[in-house]
Amino acid sequence: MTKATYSISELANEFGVSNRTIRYYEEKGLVQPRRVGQKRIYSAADRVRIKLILRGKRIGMTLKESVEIIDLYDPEHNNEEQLHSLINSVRDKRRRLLQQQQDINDMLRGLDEVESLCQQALSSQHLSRS
DNA sequence: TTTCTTACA
DNA sequence: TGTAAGAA
Repeated sequence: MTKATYSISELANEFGVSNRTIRYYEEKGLVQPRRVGQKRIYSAADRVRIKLILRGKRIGMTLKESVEIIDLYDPEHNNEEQLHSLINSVRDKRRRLLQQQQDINDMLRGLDEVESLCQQALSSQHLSRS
């Protein structure tokens, strides 16, 4: 049931971004949809790339960082040497993401603390008022 | 109607 | 990124 191709508007609507944004990503070389005349025709693979780009953006990655991750997916490199460096890249990226995850959890705990203190403050105010 | 390019805010 | 203009 997965569609084979998409128009720029279909993808823009699906991901909640403008057509302009998708064309911009192409300008940056993040996607290369095939053309039929001037019309851009996006493949399922293009759709996935855009999805990953947007996901990266959501967690604060720059377009460049997203490209790095996306490039890890396609086996463009095949000799043993490149595969080794690819593995290292993957591991390195994993470390950074885990670090981010750690930092996010820590910040979340901090927020819990602040909220808790606020709740306590409100409670005592209500008590002294009544 | 939809998409394209280009250019400017 | 949004938006506008003119073309296809």
